[in-house]
Amino acid sequence: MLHVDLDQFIAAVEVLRRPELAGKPIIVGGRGDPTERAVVSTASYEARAFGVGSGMPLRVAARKVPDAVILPVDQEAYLAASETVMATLRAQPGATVQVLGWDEAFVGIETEDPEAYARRVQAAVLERTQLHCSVGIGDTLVRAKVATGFGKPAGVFRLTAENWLDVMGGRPTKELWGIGTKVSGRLAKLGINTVAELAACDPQDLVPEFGPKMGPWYAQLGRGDGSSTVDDTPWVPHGHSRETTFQRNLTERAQVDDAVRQLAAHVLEDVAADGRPVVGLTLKVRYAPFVTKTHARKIPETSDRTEILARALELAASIEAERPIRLLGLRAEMPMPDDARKGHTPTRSGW
DNA sequence: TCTGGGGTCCTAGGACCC
DNA sequence: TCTGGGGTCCTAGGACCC
Repeated sequence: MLHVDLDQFIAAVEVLRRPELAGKPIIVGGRGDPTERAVVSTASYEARAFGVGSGMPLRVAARKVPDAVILPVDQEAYLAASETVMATLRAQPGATVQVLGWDEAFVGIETEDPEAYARRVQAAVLERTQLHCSVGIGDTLVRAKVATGFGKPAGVFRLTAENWLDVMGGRPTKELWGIGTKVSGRLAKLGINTVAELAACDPQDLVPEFGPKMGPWYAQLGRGDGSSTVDDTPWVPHGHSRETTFQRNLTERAQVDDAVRQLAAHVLEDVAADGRPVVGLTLKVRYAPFVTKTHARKIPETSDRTEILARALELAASIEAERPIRLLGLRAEMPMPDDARKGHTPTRSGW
């Protein structure tokens, strides 16, 4: 299968409507104001050369790149561009498309010459959208996904059981999709630092540290093994959430209740659009300087706005009033069919 | 340097039941 | 007086991804 990933997607969409920005260091984040609390969504390659990356505080990024063009996030524009890209992928002969995000998808195909097919996909996307993408070819989803990184920008790369260890074996485990800083650190304590070491370990040896599912799962990841099925069943969200970071911390109970009412209003809009009832609520609180706590409640199934708001305010009552708060989030959970959460293996982002 | 906003899934531990 | 063994459900929290 193929994994298709648009190159510097958000920055590229911005350049399309403002061609004079081509070749400049572009940083997209927050409301485009580097004096506000916000982080970088995407930086163009020119800005990345200064050491700017997504997730970095906007203030820091602006300091690193004095000449940067800093733009606000415009989700609607990216979603529209994304939909055109995905429609183009679905129009390819024999393609099964599994969308992973705004700017990436798996494409399942049967072909004798995947490189040629990948080049045709790139040409089709470029023609329809003027956007460049990189393509990974793999015999599993994991290998295809990892391969794309070696194809950037605008290239094609193939990873299979054949060359997986040659290419990935010597690299740190953190470069695998699904292993981050924490897990790579815990693996290192077990003497596992590279992908080859992870691939060679006995999956059962990881169970005491990571549990019965994640332990064997990480071992499999090291080998690049796993599913090779591209699943195009439409995605059904488990819930809807909204969160806000306050430019100034909240310190009064009344401010907190107000903020929860506003969040609830947004979430209720999402819920109304979704059409399903609500069966649970989660309130997320980030206290200053940086401690996050969550409060979750199952609630009797309801679509009644007043009822949901009342439950949200009940949850808000459990917030520690004396600590300054910098972020609040509210999430509504929807009922899921039973088979959606019974006995399946880890499927982050639908692997 | 000081950390967004939207998601997914797994695990631990307590409550409760037989 | 001390306390099994199995199960389910719920809440909180951790980790990861785009």
